[in-house]
Amino acid sequence: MAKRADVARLAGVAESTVSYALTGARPIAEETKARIFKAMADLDYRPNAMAQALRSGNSKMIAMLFGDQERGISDGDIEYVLAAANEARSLGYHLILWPVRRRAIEDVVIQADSGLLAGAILMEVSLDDDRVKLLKKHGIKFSLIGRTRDKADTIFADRDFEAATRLAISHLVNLGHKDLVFLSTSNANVEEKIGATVRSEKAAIAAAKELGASLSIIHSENSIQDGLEAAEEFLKKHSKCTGVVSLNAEGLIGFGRGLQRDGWNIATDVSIICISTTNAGALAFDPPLTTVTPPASEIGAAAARELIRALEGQDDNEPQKLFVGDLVVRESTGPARVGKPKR
Amino acid sequence: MAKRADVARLAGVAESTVSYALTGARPIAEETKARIFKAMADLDYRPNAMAQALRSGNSKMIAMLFGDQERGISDGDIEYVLAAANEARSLGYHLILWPVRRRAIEDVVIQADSGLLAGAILMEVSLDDDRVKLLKKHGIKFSLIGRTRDKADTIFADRDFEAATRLAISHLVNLGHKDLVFLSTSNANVEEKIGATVRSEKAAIAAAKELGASLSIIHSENSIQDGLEAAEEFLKKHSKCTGVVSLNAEGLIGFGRGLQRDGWNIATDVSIICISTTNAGALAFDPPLTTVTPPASEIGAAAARELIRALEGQDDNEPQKLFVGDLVVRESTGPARVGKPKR
DNA sequence: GTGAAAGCGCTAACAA
DNA sequence: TTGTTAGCGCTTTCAC
Repeated sequence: MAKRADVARLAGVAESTVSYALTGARPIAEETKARIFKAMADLDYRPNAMAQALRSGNSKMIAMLFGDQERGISDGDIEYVLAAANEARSLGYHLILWPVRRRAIEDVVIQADSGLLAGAILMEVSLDDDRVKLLKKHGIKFSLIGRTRDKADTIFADRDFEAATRLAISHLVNLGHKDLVFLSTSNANVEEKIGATVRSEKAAIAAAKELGASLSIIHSENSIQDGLEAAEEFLKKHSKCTGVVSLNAEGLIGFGRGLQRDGWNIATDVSIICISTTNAGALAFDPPLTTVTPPASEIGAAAARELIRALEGQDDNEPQKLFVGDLVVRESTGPARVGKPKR
Repeated sequence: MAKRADVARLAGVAESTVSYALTGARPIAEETKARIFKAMADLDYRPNAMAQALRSGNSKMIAMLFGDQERGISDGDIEYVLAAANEARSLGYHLILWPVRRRAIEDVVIQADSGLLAGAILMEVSLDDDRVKLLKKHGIKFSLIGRTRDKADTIFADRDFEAATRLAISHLVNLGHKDLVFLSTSNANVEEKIGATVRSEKAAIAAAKELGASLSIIHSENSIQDGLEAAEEFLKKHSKCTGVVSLNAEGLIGFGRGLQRDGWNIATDVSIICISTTNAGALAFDPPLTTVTPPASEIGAAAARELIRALEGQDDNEPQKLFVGDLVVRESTGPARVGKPKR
């Protein structure tokens, strides 16, 4: 592989002149520049990335810290990751996929100190995430997909759960629903609680109140089996409800199945809207789910973009950004039933 | 950040001695070694990865070339990727996630020439994949998840589709099924045909013949809607069949739904087994699907491991490896019905 | 407008 | 058993 010196020799200039021609950091005579680029083309020259990284102290590598089945891997996760990878690449950076258990973050610190990593993106952030504290302490630049309770000096891209939840609830209320259930995720592990749960629940309560609907919350782990159990709870205690908003995508599969097995017709007996499933997931549901779709690609891209901007010291940035997602009406919601479910 | 020279100074030795203490490439007096490690600990020293990469000519970076929604992103894909990332990390390498359209592979060649990439892993390999030819031509080391028709000098980890398909068919035959349908993926684009389709179809035909069952093939795009259409085709032309083997995970969702809407009971009227869905996907099906589960983690890990072995010039390797996957009997298969479906 | 040279941090050939 | 030194390929200060 040709190097700078080869190009310089062939073009009859100094090595540094080649560098300057490339960066444009100082004026070069047009004629010289042409000779240099000709030489580069002839030699099929590629700047050596590792030499640049060493010299500049910037590896242009970003670690995407991918939490290790704490909540299980959701099929939507890949969307965040791919979007971040794409955005990074289009800005000249590279995304290293880094599966890491919550407690194994020290590794990342070590690799950052070794100059391998320019920064990191964290997923599945809990409200008081120890990892965030650790990264801050070590001066490692990072951005979050999600956000912590304390937002000071933090770069993040997250869902606007308040707005998304309100959007879902008002969709149901507009259809005449007055008695609602919010199917939430588990609240077993309060310490590690993911912001999504806390924020959505609060927003659901507030929106229902404001819009004049009643709202009960059912907690369920993010699994089909637990969703089936949630359905039992619904049938026992909440069967006068006509509308369900779900934050729990996996659980909702079981939940819907539980109601259907009891003879309920989704849409006519009960309307269901989900704020946390992918479009593919919505279509796999029967009937196709009305959703407020998480804008995963936008969020992933923003997390990468804003981190990189910070790394490059740019200031035209918007380091804290929220995304709502669009209401997509499919077939699982309809006018509130009057009276008892047909079954 | 402390560097080699700092450690050397503190330990009172030459810089190279520190290097040798670290690599063990030459004997160092115990006492000297102790002093060196003490100094490293005191300084919280981390070797600089970029300097090592420049010096050694090995970036220890592997690109995972993630095909860009040609077939759509399947929720199983992340499993391959995570497993490869994990394996790479445990061998001291890093996996760069590289979303890339089939035609944009030239980028990868450029980045490999620039010393950024030590190698690459390709997914979604077609039987005569141009990308493979390009990488070979440029002398870029790679491994495949999947395999090309011409296997010479190629590192790959792939599914043993022949064995997996046979396993599925013999499961049905053992349950008394004689009339089978194979739900395949689309064969629209013959040029770019993915090995999975070709190999599974052939194997299905062979296994059915050998085991004394009849077998028809239904082609369908990998989507719910197309699966529904496949169900119509089944109801029209193949309704005497009692068993279905599917290579088409997404299509199967629609297919099953189509049969159920027509009143068929899965398991008693028709047995269904899928050889290409994740366990999560199998459980999301109603009833839970019997599967021959793709061993995605093993395949992803093997692809990374064997590539790295080749990069390091090791010879205790097994560069071409096939994985079958286990038969997991759930609730979608049962004894062949006698006579017409109950409905 | 251009060139010379030092140095990023590490490694390995050579020397002792 | 240990030290000296050149150099991986690039950037940037200093000099003209």
